[in-house]
Amino acid sequence: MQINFIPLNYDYLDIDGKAVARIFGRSADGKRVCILDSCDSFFWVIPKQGLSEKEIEKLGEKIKNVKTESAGREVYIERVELHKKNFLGKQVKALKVVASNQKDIHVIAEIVREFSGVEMKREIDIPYATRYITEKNVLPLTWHSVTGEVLNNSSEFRGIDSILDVDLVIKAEKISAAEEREFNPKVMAFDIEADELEIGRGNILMISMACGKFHKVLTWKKFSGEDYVETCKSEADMLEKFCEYVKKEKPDILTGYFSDGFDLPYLRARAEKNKMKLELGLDSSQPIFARGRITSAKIAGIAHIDLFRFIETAYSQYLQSETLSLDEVASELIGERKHEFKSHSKSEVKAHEWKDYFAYNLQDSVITEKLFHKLWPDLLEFTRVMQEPLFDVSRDGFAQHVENYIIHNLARFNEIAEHRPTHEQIQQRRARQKYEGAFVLQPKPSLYENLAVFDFTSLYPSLIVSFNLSLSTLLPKKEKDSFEIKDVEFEGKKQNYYFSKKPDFIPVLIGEIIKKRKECKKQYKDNPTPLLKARSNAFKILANAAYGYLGFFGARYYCVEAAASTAALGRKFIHEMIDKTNNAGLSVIYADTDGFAFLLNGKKEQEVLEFLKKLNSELPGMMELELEDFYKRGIFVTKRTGEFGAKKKYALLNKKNQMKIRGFETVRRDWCELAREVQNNVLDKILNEGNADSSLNYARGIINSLKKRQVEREKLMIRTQLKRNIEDYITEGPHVTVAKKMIAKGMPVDAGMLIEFYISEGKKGDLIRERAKMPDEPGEYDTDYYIEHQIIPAVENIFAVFGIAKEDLTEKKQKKLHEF
DNA sequence: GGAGTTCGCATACC
DNA sequence: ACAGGTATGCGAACTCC
Repeated sequence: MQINFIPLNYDYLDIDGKAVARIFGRSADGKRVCILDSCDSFFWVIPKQGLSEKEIEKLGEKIKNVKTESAGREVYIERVELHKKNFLGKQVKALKVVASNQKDIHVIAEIVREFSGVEMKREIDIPYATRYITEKNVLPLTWHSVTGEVLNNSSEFRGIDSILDVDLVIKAEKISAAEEREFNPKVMAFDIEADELEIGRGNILMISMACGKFHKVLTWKKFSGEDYVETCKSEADMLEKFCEYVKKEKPDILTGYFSDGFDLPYLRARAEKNKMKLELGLDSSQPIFARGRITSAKIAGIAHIDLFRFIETAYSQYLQSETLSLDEVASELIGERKHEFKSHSKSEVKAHEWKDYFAYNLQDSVITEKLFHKLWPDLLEFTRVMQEPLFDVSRDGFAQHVENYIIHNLARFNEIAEHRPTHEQIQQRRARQKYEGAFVLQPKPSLYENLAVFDFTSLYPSLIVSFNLSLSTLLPKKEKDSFEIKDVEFEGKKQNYYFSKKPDFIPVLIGEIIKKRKECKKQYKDNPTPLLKARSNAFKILANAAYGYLGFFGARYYCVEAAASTAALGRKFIHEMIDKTNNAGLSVIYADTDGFAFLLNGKKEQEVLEFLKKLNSELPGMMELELEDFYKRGIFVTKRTGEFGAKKKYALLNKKNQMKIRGFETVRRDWCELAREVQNNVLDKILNEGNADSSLNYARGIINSLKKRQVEREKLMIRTQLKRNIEDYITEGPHVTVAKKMIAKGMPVDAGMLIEFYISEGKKGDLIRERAKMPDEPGEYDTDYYIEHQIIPAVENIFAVFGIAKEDLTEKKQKKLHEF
């Protein structure tokens, strides 16, 4: 039989001592399919340098004869092959050791390690799914043609095909790439409501599901009146029905929002309490909770995607939302909000409130499903680019993405993968001193007119490519015809580092990533599809994270020397651009890392563009400078302490009258709304009007209305994130005190929460934290605190640019303008 | 016990 | 612990007299 098939989920089973890969997915005609296949389980042994071919062959023989037992299985070596491979810039002879079983690779490697003549073992830490994908080229979310035998209760696989809830189980004979076509997965979103937030402590009151037209809320509370609500006999019955509906709807993907951390653990806990099983897997298995920094819930055959995890890592940097709550994120991305539901207590929901509660619960699933479809192009393209299973890609961080991309492309370079750092290596790396990073030019505080900003496109990645910076190209000492990176500040002294000019895999791969991104952007211009945008975005993230990866303690290809050299070259190039710009009669007023702002000094925009062309013609390799924008006005202020200009704090106004505000309190979520609003309006007026006249009156008006308590309390709430557990704080700031109060009141408080509070009046000498109150706590806000600690700090430095002092803001009598 | 300084912490920029 | 370093500025905690 031959079918076209798209892989979604990968796992493997141990059948009669052999690993069998299970690839779940859809066929082109919409059937749910499981492909059974296998690939070699192996690792590499790199013999000691200087061993003759004969001695290596002898070592191979010795390895071939390894036999032992593990977990009741016979462990043996299937075969040993000698290959010519590359490893970190060197050609090596390596032994490919094919093991009887994936699970025994570690056991065998431990034995082999002791053999004389063994220099190192590698790739024992490649997961089976990764190995299968690279070996067989069966790429996730990419269409394939599969030829094989349809299994029907086959004894060969101990009948596993008969227990799988799929339309077809195929034992693969041949799998090859097929023509690309559209794929729209069937997605079910779900959400639970419980009467206690602590996992497992309370009851699950209801479970909602949304899957296309299928909308359902399950509950065991007696209720009638809404078609979509189904009343179950008990909590246990509800859990069972949930599994049944998942089975009936046959989704490819089950999605939730924070479902790794809340919904699925809660479901598991309640299932345990009710002494029943949560049989969601296509083999009727329960979700498996993989322990990592954050636990991930995996369901056999169905891709469980926690959208919160994906948004947190891959998407949050592009969002305006100040929290990553479902409500805020959905509102920004799909323009829909959650329903409101506020009950005094979830354990005492009043009779007339249930209807709203069910509607609220359903809406959460409905918007989660919509959010999923909005993010699907990114999930799809990220998966295709990184080549890891969707489940993993949706949870991986930047470093993992980079590493996955590298590992899935090593075969082209005939390269053996470096191992993950050991615990000791990680500790050492973490303990190292910081190296010197980017250059930031201190601006002179002032209001400027007619500016432009130039930026390097992908500065760091293009430096890594242009100067071949990586672990495998780093030279122990100077060689002729190598790249010399001078004066790299690291460990307290200036050092020189040398990198080979022979291109090797990491810089080559990063070069490809930059090129591919450019191609995507170009294609997108002609044909703006969400998929092209998402693909371009995947390459952008890879390029941006590549530099951070070099200096990341958990990286296989960790290389501080390369990271520090990248930053040093970045400094060199931005300095060169600044000098050339100043020498051309333009005045650079500010710079940060890879871009700088300068005054036109009467020059025409056309002249500036020509100057840009000239700069570009003088840049080496793939380095490129571009115009970010022209600006009518820009303001730079002093630091709160001292006379010097503050870095990373400025506001610009372009020709379309759009403001670009960086670093100011306006863009910081830990300042109250009033302070942010006032500062934003002051900046707006100043940039548009070119002077501070009207904004001064405006600011004074606000201070006066605050004095008269005409400002509603809501605008004075300060929000600060609780970044850790209460007991881990050394010093107790106001938000920690408020969090303690909340705990005392029995409110749910977790690390990661935004704590909201206001500052109330108090006795003289009271600490601020002693006056911090929860939003609904009775009290009067302290007008002095808000004037002196919120409003004035937000605008003082801006007015200082115009010679207006703090006293001029608070004086009761307004001065006439000419007095300034 | 008050003034000045350092430190811890949150958040931003690139 | 889960990409890097650079930077501001608050409020608490410390130092010093």
